[in-house]
Amino acid sequence: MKDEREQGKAPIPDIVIGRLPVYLRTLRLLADDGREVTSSQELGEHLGISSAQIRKDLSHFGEFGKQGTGYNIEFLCRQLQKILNVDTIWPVILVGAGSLGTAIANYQEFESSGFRIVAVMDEDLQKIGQPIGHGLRIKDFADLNQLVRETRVQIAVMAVPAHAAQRVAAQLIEAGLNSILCYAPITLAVPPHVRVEYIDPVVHFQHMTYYLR
Amino acid sequence: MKDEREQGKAPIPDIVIGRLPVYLRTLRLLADDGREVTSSQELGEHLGISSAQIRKDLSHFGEFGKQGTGYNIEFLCRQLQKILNVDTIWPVILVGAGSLGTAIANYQEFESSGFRIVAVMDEDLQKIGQPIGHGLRIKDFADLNQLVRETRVQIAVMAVPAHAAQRVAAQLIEAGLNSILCYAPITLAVPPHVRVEYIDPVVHFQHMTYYLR
DNA sequence: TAGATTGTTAATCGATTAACAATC
DNA sequence: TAGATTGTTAATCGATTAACAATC
Repeated sequence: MKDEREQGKAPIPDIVIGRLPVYLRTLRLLADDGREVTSSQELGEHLGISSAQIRKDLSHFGEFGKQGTGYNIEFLCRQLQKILNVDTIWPVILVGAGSLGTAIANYQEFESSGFRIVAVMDEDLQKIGQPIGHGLRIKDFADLNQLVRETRVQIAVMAVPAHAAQRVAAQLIEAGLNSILCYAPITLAVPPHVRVEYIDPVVHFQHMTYYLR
Repeated sequence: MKDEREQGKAPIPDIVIGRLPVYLRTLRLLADDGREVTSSQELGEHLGISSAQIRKDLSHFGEFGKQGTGYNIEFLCRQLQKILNVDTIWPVILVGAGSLGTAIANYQEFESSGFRIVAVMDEDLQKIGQPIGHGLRIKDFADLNQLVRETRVQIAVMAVPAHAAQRVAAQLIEAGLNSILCYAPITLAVPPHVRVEYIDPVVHFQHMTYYLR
């Protein structure tokens, strides 16, 4: 079965979904190396997890391997891309054109991974109109609604200061977005239909220092 | 008991440790709002998790609340800072002075959270000597060993291209570092005594698109 | 005191792993 | 065929939650 959601079955655990992008990333590196097949054992060693977990995770979605030989890397990549819905390019808007926003706008990996930053927005009138990223110009965040209507974008990245983040998120959601990647160090209050993921380097640092002396 | 590790008890689950920085971040926002006490219920609502989980997590480390009233915010912040070892400032070195490295060097939140970027290093001779961040100049990554000896730094942030990441990590570990925050989209192979955390926006995006149509 | 909330226990729930028949 | 590796089952392991006595 390809997708249990369509059959009234138990949903696939979110923790499993969260590992698939890492599998995909690893498989693409192997493919870049010229490799054609791999095994759950090899993948597990690369990633520091058990081969059983990889096989179990994949088994939620179908049968992608061959007993005795393993997985065809190109094939499994394509399957994972389909499962994750990254076999098309998703438009993304970036809010915040400071130092971090500029770095995100310049980041090369999005396009090959299923994402394209179609607009960078900011509230600072000094910044509006300035070039940023690959052939973009910073737009006025006040024009958000129009942009969402034109591009049908569902995903935003927020690279704004913590004090502005909740307000910006509310405006994004009001405009119709449902997926937010938030770099501001704050937990956003959002309605249930909106998914937020967070990136906060301090959280990672503080996690690491627990184990340091 | 303050720290079960010192008593031969079962170690505290890593997943619990991972939540503490988020609790701390939230408490500090409440403190900034002028709030003096909070409850596990209020915290849980802020974070979208159960109050029972918060109480259970904290109970691994001691008793920090008062029945009937809840938690003194300032007190709990200080306790969490002690538990996470961020009641002092940790030196951090940043490797990679590209667009992302520059954004990280400029980031304001580190200092107030227990971290100070003491050096930014790169291999690009064009960049070495250029100013970056708050009063720093880009140093030659070839001088890594000397820098580690001088600063006794244990933590590095890697903002280097994926193709350089494994080699850079190996050099950092060889120089004596044991904690790495890796922004490159690759899983690093490291010895068991080294802890690596990863930040990859693509992984978050692809996780979100699974739920989109 | 009455109301609120903690810290903790035990039950529930869910995720990981070990093992192995199937089969390439 | 013999060796390797899958997909799956059942057991184990661990995390979360509900409930409540303790007590502020």
